[in-house]
Amino acid sequence: MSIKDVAARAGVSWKTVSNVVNERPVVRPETAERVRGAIDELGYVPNHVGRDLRGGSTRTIALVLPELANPYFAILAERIQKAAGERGYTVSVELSLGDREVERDHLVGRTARPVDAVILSPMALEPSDLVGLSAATPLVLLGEAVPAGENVFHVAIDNAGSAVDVVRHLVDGGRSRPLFLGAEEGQRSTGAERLAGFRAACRYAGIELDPSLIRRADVWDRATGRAVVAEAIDGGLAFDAIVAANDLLGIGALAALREHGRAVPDEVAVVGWDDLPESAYAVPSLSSIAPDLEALVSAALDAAMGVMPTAGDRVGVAAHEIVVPHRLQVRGSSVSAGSARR
Amino acid sequence: MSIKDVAARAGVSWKTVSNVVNERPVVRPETAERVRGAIDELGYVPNHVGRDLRGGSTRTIALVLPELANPYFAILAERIQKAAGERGYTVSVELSLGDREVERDHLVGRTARPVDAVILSPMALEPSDLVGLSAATPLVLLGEAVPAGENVFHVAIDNAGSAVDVVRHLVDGGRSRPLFLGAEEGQRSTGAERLAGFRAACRYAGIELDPSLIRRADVWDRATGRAVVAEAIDGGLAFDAIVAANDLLGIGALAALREHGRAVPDEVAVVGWDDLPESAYAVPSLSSIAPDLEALVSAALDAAMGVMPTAGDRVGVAAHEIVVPHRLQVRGSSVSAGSARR
DNA sequence: CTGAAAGCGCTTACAG
DNA sequence: CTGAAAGCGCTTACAG
Repeated sequence: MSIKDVAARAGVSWKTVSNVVNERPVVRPETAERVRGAIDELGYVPNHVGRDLRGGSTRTIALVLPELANPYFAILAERIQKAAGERGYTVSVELSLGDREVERDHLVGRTARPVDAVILSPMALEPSDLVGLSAATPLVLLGEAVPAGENVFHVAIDNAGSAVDVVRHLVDGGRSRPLFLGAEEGQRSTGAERLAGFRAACRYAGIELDPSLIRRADVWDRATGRAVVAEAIDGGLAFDAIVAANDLLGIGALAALREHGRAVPDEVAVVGWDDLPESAYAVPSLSSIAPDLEALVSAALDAAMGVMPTAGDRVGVAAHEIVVPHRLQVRGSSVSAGSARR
Repeated sequence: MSIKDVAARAGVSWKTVSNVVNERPVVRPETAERVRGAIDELGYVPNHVGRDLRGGSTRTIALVLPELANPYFAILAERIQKAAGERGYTVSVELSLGDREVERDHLVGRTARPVDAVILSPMALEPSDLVGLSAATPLVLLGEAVPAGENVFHVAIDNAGSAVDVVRHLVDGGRSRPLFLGAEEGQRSTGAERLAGFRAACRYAGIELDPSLIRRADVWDRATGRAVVAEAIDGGLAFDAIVAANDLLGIGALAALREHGRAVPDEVAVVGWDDLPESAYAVPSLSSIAPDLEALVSAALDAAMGVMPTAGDRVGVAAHEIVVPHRLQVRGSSVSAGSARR
């Protein structure tokens, strides 16, 4: 079942079928109609492999994510795939599983099948992998800031700024000893930026940060959040709030606090990032920084498809930095039921 | 950068490069070594599009799922992708978003790019879509049973049997008015099979089932679970247990019970299916039927790759039915803290 | 507006 | 063991 069968059926050359399929306005309407009829009758679907091999646009975008077990990535994948589909694009979801080599291969387009663009959420990349990077095909980095070059974009919320919002909310609620859960080394990783905003806001608020209040988390999942907080409590550390670098860590923190008899939010407030659906069902429900996913998805796709994003973009020296809005979704984990506070 | 560049570099014909890449044992070891050297130096990655077009194996499997927002599917996708990668296969994750047409296209291979096999978790398929189905390429149906034909496989847990396990557990705990949440019409859908097992076990236990205890859920998510249970409570319905057709519904049920002041598990026990990671963090933690995901993944891949699954398979009249083990993970939502009952 | 030719990168027979 | 040819389905120039 190929373009030739359709051509034979419609009584035209296969080139004409190609023109109809690609909606090129060079075919006489009645001919086009006849061709479309033949396509329907035969149930013909154009074989993209032919196009792909020929070169030119594949209408496919690779989406490279560390994992899908974190619902944030799963939901992101679903929304990007849906939005891309509406624009006539196919998304190929690739899992890096935190393998630097895999991420690097996608970064430089060393892959077995061609794509028009790559949207990559880095996890294991080293800064050196990004130095002097300039892509033949659009490359959109999510989450990690990058001193990027030609054709390289960066789409994310203002991580440091959102951390400031979290600290302000906690300070407004009377908290004075916040623990940061999910600290990361490095300059530009998500964890490092959230921590930097946290530190700055604490300093502004006159909070002195005991180094033991800054805790790393090897993996940003529920079990690690629970273990790190349990360890902090068992170690006798005093704190009245937890700023968790993502909601999964925050949900783990809630479990540890519950198991150790610490009342949330009365004794300890908890706030996370991502605003996962399950966070609204946590007990107590988890306050969280909610990225504007719709804006994030459309900015990433605009950049990937070569449409310069207009609203809210900030073009840096060499890189295209797109900052997506966020808001703090306040829930029961950071505000007492009786309180009427924002 | 193509096979020809590598051939030139290594001083052999490109056919020889192809033989090395495909590990055909017809190349002299020293020649192969030289070719591999050239491949590394040039950073050559074989272009799969050439292979795909040529016909023969693509080493790619399409995984068609309704969505990724349900963590069960997200985790399944991740595990299938990981396991397939270890076997040298690529997985292409496609979202049907509950669109019958999309599911049907994949069912009959009417897609833009060829794959070696399709693993499909149906959501919107009608029974008539499956009648007389026989696939040119292996087709693995997950979740829905199917009266299938040549090259069509079915991999799932024993849905009815697992529902019996749930009811037995509840009856052992002294429950006598269980509500079923997530009832479905039809003969062979997941919801229908779980409901059938539920009904049978209740009858065996001498429990009379008021029809109002059988509740539908249009979508199997948290919000719907919450809404349906809230409605049941508001309607004055009496029940002492909820059998939720999946964990998301169960988590929604827990929220509704909490909001209505019903103690879990003392007044109402709750059990779900899927054993999501978040279920262990629910409050109280949610009891659930845990499918053996490792067995499910490897059975699905075996079938997709044309390896006849051996362990635990049951070959039906025309169809290949593979039944995967499950177990009931008992947690706080169905057993009082003090109780030592299984 | 339509037709005939060339070529994308690869693999599969077929010769040597 | 290695080489030269054909062809997978499509699109891109190039003629008519």
